[in-house]
Amino acid sequence: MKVTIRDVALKCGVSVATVSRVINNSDQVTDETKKRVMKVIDEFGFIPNTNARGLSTRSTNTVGIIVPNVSNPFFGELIEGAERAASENGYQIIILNSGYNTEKTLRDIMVLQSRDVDGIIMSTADIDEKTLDHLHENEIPFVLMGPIQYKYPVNYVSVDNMEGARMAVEHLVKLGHKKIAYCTEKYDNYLNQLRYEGYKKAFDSNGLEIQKGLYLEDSVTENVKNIISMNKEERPTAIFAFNDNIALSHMEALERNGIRIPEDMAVVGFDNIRFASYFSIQLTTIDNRQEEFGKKGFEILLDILKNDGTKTQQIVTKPQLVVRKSCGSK
Amino acid sequence: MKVTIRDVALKCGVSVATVSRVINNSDQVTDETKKRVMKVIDEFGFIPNTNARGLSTRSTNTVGIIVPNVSNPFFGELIEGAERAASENGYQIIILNSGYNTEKTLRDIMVLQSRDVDGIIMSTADIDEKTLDHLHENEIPFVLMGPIQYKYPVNYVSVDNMEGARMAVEHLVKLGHKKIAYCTEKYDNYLNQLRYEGYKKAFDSNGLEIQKGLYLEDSVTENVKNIISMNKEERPTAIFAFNDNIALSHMEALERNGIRIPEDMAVVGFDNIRFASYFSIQLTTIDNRQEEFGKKGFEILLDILKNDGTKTQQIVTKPQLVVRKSCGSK
DNA sequence: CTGTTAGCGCTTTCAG
DNA sequence: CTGAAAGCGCTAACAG
Repeated sequence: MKVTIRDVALKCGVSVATVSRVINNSDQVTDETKKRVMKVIDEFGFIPNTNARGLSTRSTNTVGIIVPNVSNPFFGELIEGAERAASENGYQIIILNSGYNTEKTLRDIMVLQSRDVDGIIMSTADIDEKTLDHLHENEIPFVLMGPIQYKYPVNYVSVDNMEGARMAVEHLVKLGHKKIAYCTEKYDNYLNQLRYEGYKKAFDSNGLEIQKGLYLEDSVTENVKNIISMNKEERPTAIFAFNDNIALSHMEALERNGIRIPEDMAVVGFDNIRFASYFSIQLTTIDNRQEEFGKKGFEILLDILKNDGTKTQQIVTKPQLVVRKSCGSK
Repeated sequence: MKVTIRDVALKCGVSVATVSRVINNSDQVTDETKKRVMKVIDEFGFIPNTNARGLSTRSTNTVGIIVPNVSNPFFGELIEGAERAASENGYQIIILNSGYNTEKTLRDIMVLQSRDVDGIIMSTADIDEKTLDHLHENEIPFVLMGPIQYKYPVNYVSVDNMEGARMAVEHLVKLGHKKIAYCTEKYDNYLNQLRYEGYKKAFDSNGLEIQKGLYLEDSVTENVKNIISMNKEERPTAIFAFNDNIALSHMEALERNGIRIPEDMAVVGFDNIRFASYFSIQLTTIDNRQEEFGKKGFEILLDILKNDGTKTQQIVTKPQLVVRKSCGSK
């Protein structure tokens, strides 16, 4: 049977209160009794029950983290960063997989609430107004990974997406490209909006016009079919992809159709996922360090928790262009 | 303030017991009162507290899952499978990242214990005798993902690693290779042992001798340096890698050194991670479906939980060879 | 069908 | 410095 605080109290001939004090490192216990209690705790292999503890303290030293897809390394890194930071601060994390489903996300939040988590870290990818409202109404401390628009200010950490996209496209322009496609996959969200803004900015600031028909938001297959069907005049010489995953699939499909990268088509992505640096891929991209963001996100949350954080924090980091071979430079 | 079962009881003019019955779907409540209570629950946005519930039922409907590295998609898939199966059965999972550290793994188990999880699913990669003993002594229901040797029988699900390795190497032999290196990275564990056995078996059954100096267990850089330094006589014409990750890094390092794949060197991996199928990689490998295993693992655990599972279950699936281009066949 | 009551394991006043 | 006792939110007999 499981050993409880009462068991060790009995064995030691002290009260449960005293045992509680020693496991909580209270200094109002004689070193002598402390030692005696510790010995029994060890001997019994006693592990204080976090749930019971949480019930009485209303704090579980646990934060929840919700991501759309754990098996996507992009989010894996986010989790890793958050987990490490949490662990270093004596916090544990509960990870939930929302599957890019806003309904599931809301349910996940409730699950987390029902477990008395102290706060929540979540990706912006699967969140909507309703969820935000719920968070707000229930006064749940949370921080978002990614940019967001909401009627109230919200804590978040994110790379400057617009600027990142601008830099990526600017890089292509500097290499002489004028017909640059924007490839995405039905991401009708704020993030896509921001990156598209950056894309446009690069054109504007270089006195260039965006050519018609180069905003491609179909499936990869469709997009590539589309590109191939264009004649030399229309066909883009470069692609800026919404993210690395999309860049990679386009590269794959293009090469299958005999279009060489970077000779026939320059490609730039966004995120700098690990595989982007793989030798036969060498994708030029914008760094978007999720691991660091996970860490930062937890730190903000911790700050809120400790200091009744009234002021919201919004951290936007400067993007970094990582030049590799897929854009043909160097 | 948070709303509790008492709040809704008061509001409804019923006892907490009745509310409890309603949220637990007991059929000993009039439809009428049930409806009335439900309405208030909704109105108040009442979410039953899982921890408190667990405290009194001694069951949290939660299972823990411990993997070495969440940001590795291999484990990500495992988690995904387990999470889905759990979720379908009304269970939640707590994911812990052990970082390939057996000490941390043991601590993680205690964390899970302190949270009253009903059982644990864990990867075999970061587990040792001491941990197994702890699990056993504390009578924690658990199932392992991967093969294991232990003094008592243990629940696990795994692909047949020996047979998988044998098939992989056999495939190379059939393609005419006689000098086949076994590349690994200081994995002095049971898993490596099994796969190495399979490697040997393939040689034996084909009446071939294993050449000396082809068991490479250094870093990738060292291994490749080693290979390059060999003269034509000694140099292997093919590599069987302990897993896909190792296969990929070797491929990368080899190509950097001007050795073409598969022309100059055939490569076969193990695991069939998602990226193995990527067009410019096309790694021949052994399928090792983690997602399915995660699901299966949860099901076994559930069976144990529901049926006081006295008999241990060991599921070993038949491996499948996935032929792509890296071995030069077809 | 419903209410009362005694815990689940732990923390936290309040006394002493 | 230590103990007794109330209570965290919920469930589960036991009565009625």
